[in-house]
Order: sequence, then structure tokens, then C-alpha cells
Amino acid sequence: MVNGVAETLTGQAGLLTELLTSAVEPHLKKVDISLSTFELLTAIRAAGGKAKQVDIARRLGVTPPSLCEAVKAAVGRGLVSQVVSPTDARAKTLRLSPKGHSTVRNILEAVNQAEREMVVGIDPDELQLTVETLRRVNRNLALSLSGSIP
Amino acid sequence: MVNGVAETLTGQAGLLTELLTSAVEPHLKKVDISLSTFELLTAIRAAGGKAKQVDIARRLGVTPPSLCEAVKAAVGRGLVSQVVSPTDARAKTLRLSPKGHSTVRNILEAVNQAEREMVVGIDPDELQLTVETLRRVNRNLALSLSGSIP
DNA sequence: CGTATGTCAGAAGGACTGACATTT
DNA sequence: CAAATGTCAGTCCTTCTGACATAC
Repeated sequence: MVNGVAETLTGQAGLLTELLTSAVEPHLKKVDISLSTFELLTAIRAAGGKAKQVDIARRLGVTPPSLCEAVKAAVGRGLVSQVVSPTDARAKTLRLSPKGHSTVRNILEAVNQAEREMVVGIDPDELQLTVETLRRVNRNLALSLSGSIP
Repeated sequence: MVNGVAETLTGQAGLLTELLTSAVEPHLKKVDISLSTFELLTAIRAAGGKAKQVDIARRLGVTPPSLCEAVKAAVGRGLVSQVVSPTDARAKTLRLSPKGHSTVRNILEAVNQAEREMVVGIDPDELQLTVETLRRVNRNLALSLSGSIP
């Protein structure tokens, strides 16, 4: 096996994201929100009320029509508001409503608690080193990825 | 921020799996196979020709009817063969055909190359420690997850 | 006039639930 | 007879592509 450590590394990283998703799912179900809707809300939140729909679509990696439907549903549920841009009458900027804000905050609180529990009993320096190593791995991967596009 | 390191840890782990998926996607498209089909093939391969459909369904986390359709498609494309179990006439065991085997092997080769490239220039001991840390994090997370089910 | 933005309409993929035949 | 296994039928959700109106 020429590749053992890297294999287990990706395996454990994948397992981590899978477990974290499992930890969040019950809280999403509790407020009857799908994972993709949650990602939409966090993307809007991260953009800070300054993003047009096309920007959010790019950030989420979906097409404008797909985002349009998702936004329509979120608006219908009172989580998001659309505002026509003052500087461009074609564009609509997205903002979280108060309800949307509190919903995201509640779910993120659950995520944070899972994150706190998962590092119990582990040396902070060791964690820091792990994060650094993952960063370097990701940089390598992103580089070899962008290099293979042409 | 009480939770900084853990946040970035999950962020970097998520980024790693995302990047790895991006690295594999072109190779899947090249042989016109979806990610879910690829996961089906690897699950069958990992089971070593001894698994019934219901076992594979559990491993993949889907319902038996869903697996049934996926299997039907894979059989139709000559990637998988169904064999009625000698010991239980209700059950069908799944095996990869030669074509299925070579398909999986080709894609895994691409995955392995991406994995090799992503650890270039990183100390093997550091990688080993990172894997160990991730294992412990995952164990913590799995525990707190199973503990919150009742 | 060509481009950008959002939206509508139709189609496709993937998964689910419920019902069912067969076997244990 | 009750449970397990695979399958069929129908539905739902999500995303996509293509076409279009409006604004830049």
C-alpha cells in the first residue's frame, strides 16, 4: 500500500463531515428546514445583506433558476426578503428576516455545541497542528486541481 | 469566540471532502457514472461479493426500494450481477462484473493520485498525528451522537 | 445592440412511502 | 402465521436546460 496515510486521512475527514451532518439534521428537522435551505440562509448571512441572487447562486454552486425557486420558497416561509437593488433595477439583494436570523442562530448554536463536544479531552496544541496540516493538504489539493483544468 | 479551533477543524475537513469530490468528478463523467453509482460500486466491492442487497442498502443509508432501482440500472449497464443466494432464496447477492471491477479500479486510481498529490511535502509523522486526532474527534462525535438518540 | 439578471415552463434524477409476492 | 427480502407503482423534492421579459 503506497498510499495508506492519505487514504485514511480523507476517510476520516469524510467521516467527520458525515457525522457533523448527522448531528445537525435533527435540529433542521425540528424547524422543518432542509439542508439546502440552511445553506442558503448561511450564505445570505455570510454575504451580509449585500449580495444579489446571482452572487449567492455562484457561492452555492447552483444555477440562477435553481436559486430562484429556493429563494421563492424561503420568502414564502418568511425567512428571507428580496429587495430590488437601488443601483440596478434588474438585481435583487437578499436579506434574512428576523425569523430567518433567529432560525440560523438556533441551528448554528447546535452545530457549535457538537463541535465543542467533539474536541473534549484533546490537547489544543494538537488540534491546532491538525488544522494547520489540513490547511496545507487542502492547499496542495486545490493547486493540483486548478492545474488540471486546462 | 469559545469555539474557534473546532470551527476551523470542521471547516477544513469539509473543504477537504469537497475538494476531493471535485477531483473525482471529471473521472466519473469520463465514464458517465454518477457519484451515487460509484458509491454503490465501491460498497459492493468492499463487501467482497458476500453481501445481500439489504446489506448494501444499510451500508449506503438508503431504503431497499431505492437500492433496487440503482442496482437495476447498474445491472443494465453491465457493471453488476445479481445472484440468488444459495442459502436463502429470497436474497440476492451482488457482485461486480469484470467491467464494473475495471471501472472502479480506474476511478480509484484517480482518487489515489489526488491523495498522493495532496500530501506532497508534508512530514509523514505529522500526517499520522493528524489522522489520529481526527479519529479521536470522530469517536467523540459518534459518542455524543449515539448518546443523544434516546 | 449585445449582455446581465431574474423568472417561468418542462424534463430528469434520485429518493421515499406503501403495497405486494415470495421465502423463511 | 409473523418476519424478511426484493420489487412495483406512485409521489415528492431538487436541480437542470431552454426560453423570455426587463434593465443595463
